[in-house]
Amino acid sequence: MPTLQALLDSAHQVVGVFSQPDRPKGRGYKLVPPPVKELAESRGVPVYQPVKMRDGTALEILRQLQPDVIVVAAYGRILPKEILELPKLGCVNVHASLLPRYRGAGPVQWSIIRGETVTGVTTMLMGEGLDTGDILEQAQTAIGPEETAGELMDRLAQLGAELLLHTLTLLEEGKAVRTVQDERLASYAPMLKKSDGALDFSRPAKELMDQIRGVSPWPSAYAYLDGKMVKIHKAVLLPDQAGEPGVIQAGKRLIVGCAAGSLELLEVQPEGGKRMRGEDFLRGRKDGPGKKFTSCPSE
RNA sequence: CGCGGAGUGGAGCAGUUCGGUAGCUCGUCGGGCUCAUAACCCGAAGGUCGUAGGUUCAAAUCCUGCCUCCGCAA
Repeated sequence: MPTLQALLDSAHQVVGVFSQPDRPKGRGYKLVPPPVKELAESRGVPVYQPVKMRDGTALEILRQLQPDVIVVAAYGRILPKEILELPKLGCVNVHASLLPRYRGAGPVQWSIIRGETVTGVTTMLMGEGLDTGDILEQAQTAIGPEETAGELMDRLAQLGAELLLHTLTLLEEGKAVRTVQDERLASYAPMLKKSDGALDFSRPAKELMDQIRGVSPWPSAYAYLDGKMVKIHKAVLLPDQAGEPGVIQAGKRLIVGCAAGSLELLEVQPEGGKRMRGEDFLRGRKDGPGKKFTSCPSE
């Protein structure tokens, strides 16, 4: 989104936008157009939403558009070789990690889950593999100790958009420098699954904290209490407070023991309910303290 | 018509099965205790029980429509 916004606001001419097809979303399967489509249309840029990239129609459209360069950001599709070779300046991709680390669809989330303190964005020329192309430029940024994947993603999108404009300028002027990725440093960050949000309180508090931040706002961290799911949106680390793993400690605040230290759950969401503060969650449940959070509903 | 949960003073909940005086833990306000306090004690205010109908002597509770919020799934 910010990438497209930045391109539209820049001196570059956007001749066409490709987007994922409208998808059924939310309760009741309503068909919702991607936000990118709406933005592009509001600026009068033609939007194409091919179901398949390989059946030739996409290639035909691109031939007619004759782009100097193709920019890909968070598209989630593999482009066939013919398309990659079509524009004279190549296909540029913006990726939200410091490549070659964290290749794949979930770089921001996994950077946080793994406890990284620094990340960044990379612009690259797209090659055949997944995020394996030659690096053009990179920009770094620190990850805040409380920052969630959603927040970091917003920042990196902004950063990536700025970097992209700079990279495009270099390409136009022929000053771009290509750097081959060092395969020995490569790592892979797949898209998160629902189950990546499951909390195991027998693990160290610090790691759980990183996990909670990394899976926020999607798929969101969760655990089970009395067989019902409770989402954990926000927590704070209490490194010096010991407690039995998963057990709610006595007191007004919602504090749960972990392997090393404890976590205070600040913002939770019971099944069928709204988000609420941890204290409020406890208030309506007099028998709360002493109960145990588990990682599956039947324990 | 994809499946399911939930709407009760300002917050979180109980009460609904089996209709019969609106309850709990907090918060707020007032007073007290204390060197002092987010601690403790006493007291008070604050609710069309989401909404519109229906059944009934009597509905938060049973029946029907509607609104709103949320989870799953995608």
